[in-house]
Amino acid sequence: MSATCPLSAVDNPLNRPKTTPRVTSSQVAKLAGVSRTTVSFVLNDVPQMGISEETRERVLLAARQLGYVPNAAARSLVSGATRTVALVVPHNEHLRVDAFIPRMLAGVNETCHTHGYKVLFEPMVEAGRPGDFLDLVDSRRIDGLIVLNVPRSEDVHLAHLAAEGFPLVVIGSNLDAHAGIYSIDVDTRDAARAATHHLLALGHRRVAHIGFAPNEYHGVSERLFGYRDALRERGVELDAALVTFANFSAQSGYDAMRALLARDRSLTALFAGNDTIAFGAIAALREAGLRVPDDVAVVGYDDIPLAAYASPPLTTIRTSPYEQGCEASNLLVRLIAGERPAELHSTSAVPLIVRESCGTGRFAA
Amino acid sequence: MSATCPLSAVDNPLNRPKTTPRVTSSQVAKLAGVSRTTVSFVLNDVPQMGISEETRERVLLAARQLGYVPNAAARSLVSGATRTVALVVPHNEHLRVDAFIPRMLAGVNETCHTHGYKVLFEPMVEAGRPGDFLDLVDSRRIDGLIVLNVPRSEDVHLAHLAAEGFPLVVIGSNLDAHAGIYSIDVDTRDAARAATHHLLALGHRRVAHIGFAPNEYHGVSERLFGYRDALRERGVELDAALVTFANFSAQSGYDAMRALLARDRSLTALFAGNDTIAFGAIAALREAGLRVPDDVAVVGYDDIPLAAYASPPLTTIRTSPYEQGCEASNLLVRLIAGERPAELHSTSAVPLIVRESCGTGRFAA
DNA sequence: TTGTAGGCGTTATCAT
DNA sequence: ATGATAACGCCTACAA
Repeated sequence: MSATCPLSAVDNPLNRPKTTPRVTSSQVAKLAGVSRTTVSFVLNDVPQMGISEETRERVLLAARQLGYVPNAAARSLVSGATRTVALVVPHNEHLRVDAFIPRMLAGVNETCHTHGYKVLFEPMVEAGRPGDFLDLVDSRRIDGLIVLNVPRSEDVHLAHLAAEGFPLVVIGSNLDAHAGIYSIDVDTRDAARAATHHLLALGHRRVAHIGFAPNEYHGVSERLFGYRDALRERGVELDAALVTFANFSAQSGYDAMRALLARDRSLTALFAGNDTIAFGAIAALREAGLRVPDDVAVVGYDDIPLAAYASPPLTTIRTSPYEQGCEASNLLVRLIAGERPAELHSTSAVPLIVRESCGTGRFAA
Repeated sequence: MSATCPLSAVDNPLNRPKTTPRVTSSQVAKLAGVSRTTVSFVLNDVPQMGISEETRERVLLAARQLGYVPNAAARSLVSGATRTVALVVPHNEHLRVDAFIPRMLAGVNETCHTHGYKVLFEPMVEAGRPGDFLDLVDSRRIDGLIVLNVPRSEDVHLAHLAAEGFPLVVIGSNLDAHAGIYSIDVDTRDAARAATHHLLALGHRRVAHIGFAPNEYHGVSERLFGYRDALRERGVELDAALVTFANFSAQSGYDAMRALLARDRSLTALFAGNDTIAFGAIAALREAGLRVPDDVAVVGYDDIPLAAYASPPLTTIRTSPYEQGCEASNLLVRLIAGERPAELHSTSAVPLIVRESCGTGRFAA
């Protein structure tokens, strides 16, 4: 009631003041001179119920006059649906430092909203309790779930959900082991291979790689596999001193690059695990007196909106997270509607976008 | 039921298959051999109700065995609270192209979750209907609202909400006209003034400005005011040919810079409305054969995570959206709890972070 | 064509 | 200390 409220009261929902009363369907019924049933029928457009056009109009008018909006809780209590979905991501922090998740969220949000779904944005490890997001489904707060980059530890929970038939779409994880989980993915390994080959074809032999996160992440290990594939295919020996791991942010990319440089100044190219890290790495290179692309060629990953506007413009892999988010959402909406498409997994190829950060080749290695 | 479902069924919530049944409090009561009332008491830790320790244990055990989670809809139907808040932003697209909103969302999300609130991310103009987000409060889907960069057209709705006592916090808008709206803000005008002064002090006289959005945005006009303040204070005449407006993205900044250059090549400095636009502008400058900072000095706005890693590192205003999001959320949680702090408006100063994009001065204008 | 009544899963007010 | 019982607001057979 006042600023002197004890702070302990803040988180107790029972302490909240009675909110402004809202209009209920009974009031609409009364004003229109009909029963609640009739109100429900016309407002929900129930067909074949034989509501006279005149009654219809009267109800609609009454509802409009009163500014009636159905109570969502009541509605979902009886219908079992909430018209809400959740996008679960590994960690809230990623939203802050990298551009991948925001773009994916934008796609999910856009698509879900056009289908009438609200979206809840859920970090997976907020208070540290794993599987916490399951409460959302257990408490029936959501009709469906999109999960990005599942850590291995959550696999079993998701498999369980999917087995129950709960609408679930997973993005960017390899869950083949657990059949029955719908997934949207990108051929990461092949893209990483292409990125590395691009560097190799330009004449580079000392090609470094910075993982965008710890190697436990599926996307990180896949990139590493692709990197190795390319090296092997070109007969270039893998040098462990040339690979290291960062942690999403530009700062971590900067640090990783410095570590790499301290270890081995012979590198002439870098395949960065994501563009943000590439930015950090390029800053470290510049600081070390190395020019991009003249001294070191760099290819990134993701094609974030700023990649094309970097100095030099960044050659990178275009992962289109927005589109992935849209695709996942469209699939989710169908699952919620009860469809069960035959195709469980969708994997798309992602193109290499060549700009200027790799220069035109080095033939004097 | 199958992939052959007509697509028209997709968006009809009534078509959804019965979901997996969840356990209810009755089942817990039966297993524990008590009434639903008792279950409710122990699960909600209602004090002074005199539940024996033994009964308590039994109920808790039963609940755990059954994996009982209270139904959120039922709970909010009776309690009136949803433990959900919404963050409303002007347009979904902004999430995609600029780094400000994601960081703010991260702050809101972090803080709200620690207080037990889920957060709904709502674009304001999704399907084009203005004031759409009001349905969230009318249908009682949320307990509180944070609104970023309100367009003027929505002012009246928000004032109405606030007058009703609905928990509402506004960020980045000047709503003084409507007393009673809690707001978190930053001294944009003064920051813009400082940014421009920085350039002026370095000896620049032909200082351009690119608004980050159309001038209807509060933040855009405030920056423009600050820019003019500085010019006036230094006795530099405002040249309309040196100011233009972009639209959040780097691409729009690039386009704006090209337009500026086409109009007037005498400019030697740029104050960009946000960092993303600064990136685009710098790319355009480089493409035009102009070097930063040697030929043109640039100062940005926001201090996005990549600003420090740009080439050259960007001098900018640090707006700390994450922290703003946290602050707004903390305030909102208090409002939901019924507190009404005396302080309606909070305005903080935002510092200029000097890096290398302005060089060390130009004394031969 | 419209009204009655029961139920969705909780919480909360009573008695006991 | 516990258990009926009545809301909460809506949907939907079924009856009229």
